[in-house]
Order: sequence, then C-alpha cells, then structure tokens
Amino acid sequence: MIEIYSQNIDGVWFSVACNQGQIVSSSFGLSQQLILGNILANIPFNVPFQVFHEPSFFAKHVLSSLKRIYGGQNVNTNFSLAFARLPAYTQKVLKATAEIPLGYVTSYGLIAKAVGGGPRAVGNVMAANPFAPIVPCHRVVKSNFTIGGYGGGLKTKLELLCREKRGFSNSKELEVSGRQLQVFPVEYVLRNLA
DNA sequence: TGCAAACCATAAC
DNA sequence: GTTATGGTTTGCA
Repeated sequence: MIEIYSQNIDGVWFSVACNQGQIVSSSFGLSQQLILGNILANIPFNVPFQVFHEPSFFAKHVLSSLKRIYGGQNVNTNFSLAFARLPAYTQKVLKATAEIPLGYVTSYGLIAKAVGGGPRAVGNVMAANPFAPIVPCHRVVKSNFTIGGYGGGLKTKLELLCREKRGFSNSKELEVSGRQLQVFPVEYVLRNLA
C-alpha cells in the first residue's frame, strides 16, 4: 500500500508518497491540487494507494525535510528512493543529479557527458523528476549559466538557487559513475541576471 | 545576437 | 516499429 501525505507549511504545499519507508515520489508547490497530480502521475498503476490527512512519523520527517530543502538549508537527503521501476538511463541521470552539492550547479550537457546520452535527454529526465526537490533538479542549468527551465516555474527555481547561495568561488570536480562531473558555484548563475 | 541543425532517451501512437 | 517531443548545445552568419 502506497501512502500519500501532503501538508502546507508556511504557505507552500509539500507532498510525499511512500511505501514501507521508501519514497515513491515527492513534490512541492503553491497548489495542493497540482502537486497531488504530480504525485499520482508518478506512482505505479498496479499498487493500491491511500491519501492520509495526518502524517505518519516517517512522513512528518520527510515533509519537514522537503520544507528545509525548499528553504535552502543543508539537509541530509539520504532517503531510500524508489528507483527500480524507472528506466535505467533515467536512474543514472537522477543519481548523478543527486550528487550535486548545495551551493553548486552544473549543466545538462555536462551531466550528459558524465552518464552518456545527450543534453536534451537529460532535460527530459529533469522535467519528469519524480523526487523533487530531494533530487535537486533545480541545480541543473544551461551551459551558458542562464537558468534553463523548471517544472515548478522559473521563479521558483531562481528563488531556490538564491537561498542556496553559499559564497563558493571555485568550481570543483565530482566523481559520478566512474567519470568526472564538474560543478560550479551557484553564484555563476545569479551574477548574470540583471 | 539569432537561427538551424545535431542531439538522444522516452512516451505515445 | 515509428514518430513526436523537449528544462540543450554548438556552429555559423
């Protein structure tokens, strides 16, 4: 049984679907209806689900983590995510994205170089990210450090990145599935907006 | 700058 | 199988 919880914290809706301690999907946004739609679209069709009003202990923990991620705080996102039902390539891209640290961004193209495939394919995975904002797809931008797109709206993406600003000044290299992935301070994005 | 072409995994048909 | 679809990138005028 998949359990679905949603909660409004300080004017923003957060929602999570979980199954025995594993997160099947998560989402956030201004409209409860919209994010519930996201959640429902991402749960498998052959598993029964139920929507709860009172969060369980685990759900409470997840929801408050979502809220803290939304607030730009450093959060341990070591949750067990339901990757298994996703296509192999999608898993690789999401896992690479999950490695991008707070305060940094990278580009669609660089992720593509690290995990294979092309930039547009990476963009497609981002657009369908079932685990927002746990898998920080908002930290992926265009190669020229303009913002790119975002499911929850560009304004939201920008606000998230602003709150994640940590004053780093140098790029750095991550190791992702055996290859290097370069990440850059989020300031690179924020600086070229007027 | 702006436009066209190459790009590549998915989902839908 | 085939096609349509992007949260892209690069090259060239």
